[in-house]
Amino acid sequence: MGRLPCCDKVVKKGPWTPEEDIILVSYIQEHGPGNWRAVPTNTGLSRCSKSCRLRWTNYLKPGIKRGNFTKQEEKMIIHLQALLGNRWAAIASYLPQRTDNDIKNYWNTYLKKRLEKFESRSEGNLGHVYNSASKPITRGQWERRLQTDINMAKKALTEALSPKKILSLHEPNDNSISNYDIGSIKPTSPNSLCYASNADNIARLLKGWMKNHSPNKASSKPNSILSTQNSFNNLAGFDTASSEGTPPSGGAKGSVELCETFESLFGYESLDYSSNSEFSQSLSHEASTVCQDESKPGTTNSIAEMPFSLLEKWLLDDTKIGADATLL
DNA sequence: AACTCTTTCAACCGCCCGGAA
DNA sequence: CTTCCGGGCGGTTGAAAGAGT
Repeated sequence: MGRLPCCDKVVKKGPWTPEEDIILVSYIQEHGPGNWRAVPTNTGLSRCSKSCRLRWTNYLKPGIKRGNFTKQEEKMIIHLQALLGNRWAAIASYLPQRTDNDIKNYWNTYLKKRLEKFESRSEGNLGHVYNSASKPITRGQWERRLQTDINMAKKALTEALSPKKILSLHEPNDNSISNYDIGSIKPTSPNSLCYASNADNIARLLKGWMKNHSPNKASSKPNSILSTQNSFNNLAGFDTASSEGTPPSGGAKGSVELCETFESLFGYESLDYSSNSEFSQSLSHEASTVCQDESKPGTTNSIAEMPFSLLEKWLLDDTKIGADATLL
């Protein structure tokens, strides 16, 4: 049985124009996201509902940060990818300002290649720890690992719930891109000027669009556009610019050698999730979701509250765990 | 300046899942 | 219980821009 197309009418494909963006944003401002099926009909956009949703979630939604991944974000992506595999949505949930698509692109275009280079250089001795790029962790592996490490997770839960730990997790930090030095690595993309938010994105689009459009044309959607102008201001309330923190040095104590090698590759120090408030805030929520989803009924979701230093250690002990898993 | 190769990333495609009917 | 539908996800594509010659 073939699946019906998500939209019955002929839909436009390809890049979104500023006009379309404005219409979509304006509509969502008014009605809120959701009921995507109705969006093309109600807005008159010749786009399929999926396309509208995607455009909103990946580009127009407030608070989205684009380009210029920070050191901290990069570390998180690498670790989470190793932990979760190519589950970009889950990974993105740890980086609230990033979309799964953005992370996926960043991984595929840059991090993966970098890791592959690293692997080939290390000839499988160290590189295999992070080789999930070529061999993503399967769901079964993930579950086995979860069970294998359940005791550690329980212990970690206790630790994580201690007030002292929680306080330390929420300490602000300074993470400027200027500190970002991954050897010869260039910024994510030549044209990925760090868009602070979607408001900026749209503002840029608008700027160019206004140049090329007469007022008459612009006024063909008077209400939408006027209200959108105001909407942008509201949307711009999300000030996401340069708010990331630089991780203080420190990080995991275990697997020092591995970390050092890895760090030398990426030019930064071992991951210290305790310094990342965003991460720590989202960790309990999302990790519990992930773990509830992924773990078998008998397992606990204690990992949800696990301090990431432990997860990291666990991750870095992959060799051992991998060997354990094969025995199961 | 012109051409080719490489890289980036926005967007599409198809599958899957959960909820409603 | 089954079917349908909307939404979400991950893999992939291809246009555009940059880099190299």
